[in-house]
Amino acid sequence: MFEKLEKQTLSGQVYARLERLITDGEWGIGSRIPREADLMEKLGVSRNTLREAIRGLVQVGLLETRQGDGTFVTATSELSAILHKRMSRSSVIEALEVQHALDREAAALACLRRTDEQLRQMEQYAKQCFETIERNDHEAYREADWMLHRTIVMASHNQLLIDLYENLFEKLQISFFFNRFIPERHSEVGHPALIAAIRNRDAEAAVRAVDRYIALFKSPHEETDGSNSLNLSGNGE
Amino acid sequence: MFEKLEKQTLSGQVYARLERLITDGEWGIGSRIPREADLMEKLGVSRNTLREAIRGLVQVGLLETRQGDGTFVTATSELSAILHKRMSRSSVIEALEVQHALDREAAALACLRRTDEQLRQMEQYAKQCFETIERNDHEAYREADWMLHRTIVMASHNQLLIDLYENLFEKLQISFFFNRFIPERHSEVGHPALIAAIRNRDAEAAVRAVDRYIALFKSPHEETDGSNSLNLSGNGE
DNA sequence: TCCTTTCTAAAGGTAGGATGATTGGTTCTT
DNA sequence: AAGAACCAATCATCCTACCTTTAGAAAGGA
Repeated sequence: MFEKLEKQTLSGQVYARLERLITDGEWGIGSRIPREADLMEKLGVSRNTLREAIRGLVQVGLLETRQGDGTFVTATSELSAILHKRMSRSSVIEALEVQHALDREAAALACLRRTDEQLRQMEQYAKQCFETIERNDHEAYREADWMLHRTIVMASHNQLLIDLYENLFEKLQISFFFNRFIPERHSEVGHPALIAAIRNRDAEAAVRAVDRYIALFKSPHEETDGSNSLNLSGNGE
Repeated sequence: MFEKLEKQTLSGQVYARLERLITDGEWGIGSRIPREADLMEKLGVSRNTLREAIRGLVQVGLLETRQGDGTFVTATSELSAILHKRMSRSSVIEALEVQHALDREAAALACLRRTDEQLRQMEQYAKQCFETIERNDHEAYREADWMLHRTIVMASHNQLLIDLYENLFEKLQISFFFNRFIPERHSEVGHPALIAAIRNRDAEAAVRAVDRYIALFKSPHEETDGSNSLNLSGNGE
């Protein structure tokens, strides 16, 4: 049949083009994009057209404009921006429960689909977790723990799950359990069992391990239901 | 300390105001919003300011402009629009796995937090499912089945989970298993066990029921991994 | 030298008008 | 009744002008 030949507005094309520059990483997070006049010239469009495109990117959450200063990149994908915005209205317990849901499915799927290389990575991150505890380096522990989770989710080979997981919990991880969690118990109980299950491709055991794992996190967060929202890392204001 | 006194750009204020009109339902989905000239006058802003706000709503996915015709409402929330856009790039199997994850957690949480009223609703929808099978009315079956799922998710009393679930799978449900699924087995095996578990507040049994439930759906969808995307119902073109 | 104040250039914000392009409906013709 | 031509409504683009805010430089005082 015939092509669809989408007719797109000029500002829409500019939007798409700028978006690609951001998602492809040409304009990194935090960087200031060229001033309006330069972009006008480079793209060959008028100021209004350009501004409409930029306004779209601002509302989607990829850019932030500061009058008198410039326009800055604040996120690399629409999904990230929107989910982050939504997460900031959630309570800790809500986020934990959703993370639990995804962790569990990811662990089960990882049993089916993991590669040996991914298993190797998991073992490495688990080892790092253990080591950072000995050093009592909470910062490094959280980083290693996050990477371990991330690897398991990646091993699910479900891109939708991966996108949701990373965009929902990436920024969360930074401030989540800060000074609230003693990882000693957890790392000894949770990680080895989980990894062993994934190694043996035993989905049931993996799910059980995740259940125990999350239960430990949940316990210190009482059900203050809704009122305590997450306080993600400051939005630069 | 002093208040933050958010300084917001004019077009940002207009954006927020129009967004409220949409999310509050004053402008229903599919309806045409007033023309630019009228909005300019009503809001007391210039054309550029108004257009930048509208462009933002377009990019977020709440509006759609058609030159020579007008501007129309296409969605009621940012989350809905973005997640729908993301879902359209997913395969059926990916979506099912994520739904499984959320279904399972929702069922477990529903055991803890359901109200009696919610349990009553579940039983009613389950009954409807059964009846629609007898009538061989697939359309009505899918509707009742969706409402049952939805009620269970609502009973989790986790607003983040609810938002994600509804926005990810609402539109999906319409065209999901169309002509692909024979609900006989499923309704007899899955629903009663699940509801009984929720009634008895037995989280483990509920999770097992969901596992069986989803397994039935998954079986006809082979792992054609990625290539077959979802084909959500047409975007009104 | 160091801190505070003041000034200025640069950047984005708002405004209004002019013109083009597209669409849907109406009217006219055959 | 069917098709073609027309017309009005609406959004798309571009232009120029001026305002507001900011960061940083410059000047001044301790």
